[in-house]
Formats: sequence, C-alpha cells, structure tokens
Amino acid sequence: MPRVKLFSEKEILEKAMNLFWKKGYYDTSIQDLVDDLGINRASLYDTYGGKRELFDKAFSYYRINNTEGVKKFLATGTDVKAGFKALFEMAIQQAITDKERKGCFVVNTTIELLPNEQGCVDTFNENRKVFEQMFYDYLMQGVKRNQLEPSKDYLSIATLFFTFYNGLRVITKTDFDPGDFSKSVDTLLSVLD
Amino acid sequence: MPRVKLFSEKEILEKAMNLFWKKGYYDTSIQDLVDDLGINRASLYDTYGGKRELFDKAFSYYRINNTEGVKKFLATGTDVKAGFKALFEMAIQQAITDKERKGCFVVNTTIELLPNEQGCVDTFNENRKVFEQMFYDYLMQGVKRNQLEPSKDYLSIATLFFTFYNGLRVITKTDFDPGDFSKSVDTLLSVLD
DNA sequence: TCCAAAATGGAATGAATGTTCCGATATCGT
DNA sequence: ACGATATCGGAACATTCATTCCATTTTGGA
Repeated sequence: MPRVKLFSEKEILEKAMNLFWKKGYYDTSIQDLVDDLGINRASLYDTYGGKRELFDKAFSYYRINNTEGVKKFLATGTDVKAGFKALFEMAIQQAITDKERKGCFVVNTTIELLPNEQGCVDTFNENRKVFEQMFYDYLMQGVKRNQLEPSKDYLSIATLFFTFYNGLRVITKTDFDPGDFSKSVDTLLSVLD
Repeated sequence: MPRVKLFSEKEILEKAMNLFWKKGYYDTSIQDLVDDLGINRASLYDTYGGKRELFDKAFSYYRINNTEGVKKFLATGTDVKAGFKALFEMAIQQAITDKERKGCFVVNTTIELLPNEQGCVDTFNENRKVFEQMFYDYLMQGVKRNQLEPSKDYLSIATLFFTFYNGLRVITKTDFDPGDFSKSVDTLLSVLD
C-alpha cells in the first residue's frame, strides 16, 4: 500500500472554498492556494485536478452546505414570519461577524462568471429554483398552520424574498448600518400581514 | 502644435466601460482592451495611465451616467408608485434586451473588488447613500402629493427598494422568468398601499 | 518649409500565471 | 526487511500578464 495522504481532503477543500469565496476565481492564483492550503503544488494537481476543477469542487461543497444550512435553519422555527425574520437577520449578522465580509459565494460567483461563462448558468438557475421552492414550501407551511392568509400569491413572495436576500448579500459587503437593514427587513415582511 | 488624437477620448472610455462592465476587472487584460478599443497600446497608457486608472475612469463614467439616468427617469413620471414600478421593470427589460447580460456595473464591481480592496469601499457606500436618498426624496414627493400615506417609515422603504434593486441586478444575470419578477415587483410595491 | 509635439506600431521587459515533470521521501502490506 | 505506491519539494515549462521603451509617422503652428 502507498503512503497515506498527510492532509484531510475535505479539510483542504474547505480552506480552498474559503479562499475562493473571499478572493473570487480570477484573483486567486495557484500560488495563493499553495500558500494558503499548506499542501504541495503537485499534491493539489494530483488530488483535485487543477484550478478550475478545485474551484468547481469548492463551489459545489459550498452550495450543498449552504442549501442544507438554510433548509435546517427554516426547519427549526415554528412561526413562518419569525423564521424569515431570523434568516434575514442571520445574513446581516453574518456580515458583521465575518471580518472578511465574503458575502455569499453563490452571489459572488454569479456576478464574477456571468455572462462570460454560460456553461455554469444552469447551476445558478437551479440554485435559484431550489431556494425559491424552499421559501415557497415554507410559506405554504405557514398557510397550513393558519399563520398566513391563504389568498396571497406566495410564489411571487418567494421570488421577492429571494431577490431581497441576494440584494442583502451584495450590500452587506459594504459598510452598511445593520439597524437600517433590520428595519427594511421588517418592512419587507409586512407583505405577509 | 502636436498631432491631433485620432480617437475620441470619451468614445474610447465608453468602449472600455462596456468591456470592463462585461468581463470585470481581473478578467479583462490590456490585450483585450487594445483589441476592443482599437487604439494603440502606448496610446492607452499615454492617455489613461494604466489598467487600473482606465478602470477607475470607466467606472466613474458609469456611475455618473447611471445616477443621472435614474434621477431623470424618476423625474419624468408623476405617480410615485408607478415610477418605481417603471424603474424595476426597466431593470428587468434591460436584462432581456442586453444580450450580454452585463447587469449593473456598480453591483458587479462591489462583488468583485470587496472585501479585498477596501480602498474603494467609500465609493460604494456613497453610491448607496445617493440612491437611497434619491429613492427617499422621491417617496416624500409622493407624500406631499397625497399619493402616499404620510405615516410610513419611508427611510426603511427606500433601503428596502434599493436592496431589492441590487438583488434584481444579480438574478437578472441568470436565466430568469420576467413574468415572475414583474409579479414580485408588484408584491414589493404593495408595501406602499 | 521646417520643427516641435503627440500618436502610432511593435518589440522588449520582467514578473506572474497555470501546469507538468522528476527525483526524493515516506509509508503500508507482505 | 522489502518493494510497490503515493506524497512531497522544487525545479522547469510555456503563456500570459501589465508595463515600458523606441523608432517612426503624422500633424499644426512658426
């Protein structure tokens, strides 16, 4: 049997994810990765294929975690409106807590790779659909539990919430006032009343 | 007197703006610029300084036009709610019309340069303030004209609208359904009722 | 007409890019 | 203990990058 890997493949992938997340695809060089991941140049190529392959793996890893994270987050609460409030507040809080202000990896990558790399447009479309569906299902739960009026157009509300969520992820990269955005979240959520 | 420039400085700046807008800062090389702008390598450096200087000039040029454009757009209409509806619909329509799907240059640059280039965070903060103020002023006009209830928190509505606007600029780079987003705009605007 | 000044074309620079290759090293099962 | 096999360190590769330089061409005013 051969020599065993001296690093955890998943651990390194997580590091790569964080670096790509922070610096984006183009501004991250192989040298940056070698320095940051702490593994050998050759090991990087042997294990992950190359820059683009590593990026794709890191991006996939993020999307899975992100989707699962939000799904679980919404599943914890019982009140739907409070759930969305908490979700948006979490995005705000995350931006304050994260000293690197990385925002959302999916949003960042959408902006960076489109429109020039149409090959990944399907990924972004699917991500949007998954989130909108998740939001919609959650809203319908609220209707079933008599927390929300049944007569509203919850598909458009799901789209609205997701769009707002994306906007939040852009603006929270700048120096924003958390209080202002908490208020705007409340205003947004008033569409549920 | 020297030889006269064979190109219009503004015309070339506009071309540079479009290329940076489409491809972003890092993925646009000097060679790309030389090919696209149709001017000489040396002329580019003589006239604009360098890649970063040219980018800054192009970005400034965009922001001025963009701000003025939205300001004039809002000034044309008389009904405030209809004005916002038209503004958001314009963003949607622009995404469909623009075959390159460039989105918004400010949003793109915010995502691409932050958090690594904190030197330009002031620019983004100012841009946000200008737009929020513009939206707020417009809303207050609606109050004065008795089109809108006076009791609402219009500062938070301005923030909400601007955040949504940013989100739109992200999502409209993907393959979105214009109809869905028109509906979500209507839902958003219901906060004014 | 001639000269100063600016634009031009294209070569040249040196650093950084992604990727490949190789000899050395370390490890596991036999 | 040994050999097969994968990792490792680092050199080497060809491109591409932003930038600089220079000789040439073009122009407008004296």
